[in-house]
Amino acid sequence: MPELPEVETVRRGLAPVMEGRKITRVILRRSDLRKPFPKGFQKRIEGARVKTVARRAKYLLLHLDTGDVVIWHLGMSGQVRIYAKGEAVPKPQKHDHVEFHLQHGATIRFTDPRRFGLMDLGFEDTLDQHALLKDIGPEPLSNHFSAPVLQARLSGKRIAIKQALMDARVVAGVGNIYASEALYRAAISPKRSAASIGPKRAAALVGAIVGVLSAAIRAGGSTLKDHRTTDGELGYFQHSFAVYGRPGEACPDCDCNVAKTGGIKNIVQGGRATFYCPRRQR
DNA sequence: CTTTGGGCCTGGACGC
DNA sequence: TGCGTCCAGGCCCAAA
Repeated sequence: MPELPEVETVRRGLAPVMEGRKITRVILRRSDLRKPFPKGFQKRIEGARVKTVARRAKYLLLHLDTGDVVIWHLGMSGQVRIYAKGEAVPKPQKHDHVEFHLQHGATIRFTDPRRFGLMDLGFEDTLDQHALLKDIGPEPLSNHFSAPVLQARLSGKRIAIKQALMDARVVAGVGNIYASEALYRAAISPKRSAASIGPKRAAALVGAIVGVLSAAIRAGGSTLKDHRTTDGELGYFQHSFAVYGRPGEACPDCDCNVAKTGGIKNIVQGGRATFYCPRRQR
């Protein structure tokens, strides 16, 4: 699934169920996802208590009272489902790979058809140095993210701004959908070079990124193929997309003649689809 | 150093 | 109905 709002939606579902509870049992139905589970994975987790469920970029972080941290990525197609105590847990299907059984009876199930997700272990006191996390840029919804910070991270980059926004070293958690949406909100062309973003555009972009991510979180994320909340509910922010997946349509702020202009354009950048309005975005 | 392209997987949509 | 092709929210790594 998953860009930042979808992962945050899952985090918010997991936190009240997992925090303060012991993990009584871990079931792995295969030995790897995108990469193998680390050695001793189950053993290091079982019996530990979850202190907090946090998030960094698109990674969920289960902080355990042993000092270990479960680093959990949902990949492209990962879904998390919570079954409350007493609720029937359906028989495992083909792509149900992991289960966490919790003290007091809840079950957390991870389903990931494409297996681009992963689970790893890190240590709380050196978590920032972990290979998966050490190069990740500022969290967009934290106070470490600002126009000067963004502009500095874009300076000297020869790539297009759209591709720069999807580089986790520039800003954490922005993927293909929200990169297009944020650029639309900021009225910046996705083709513009990253280095040409000055103070004014950087400020607009920061506002746009924060705005679109916050709105998406409030809506429970976006559901294209398979994102669900941990209750199995659909997120509905996809209905608020201005440009993503709407080629040929009029953008929300356009008063132009779509029959003439062709409306929202769909181009490919770095092998990924980009949607934008050439008249509104410069 | 930065940037590009291929690869990892499965499933669904589409054209014939 | 079946088959082939293309595409999909992410990320790593080798190569240029």
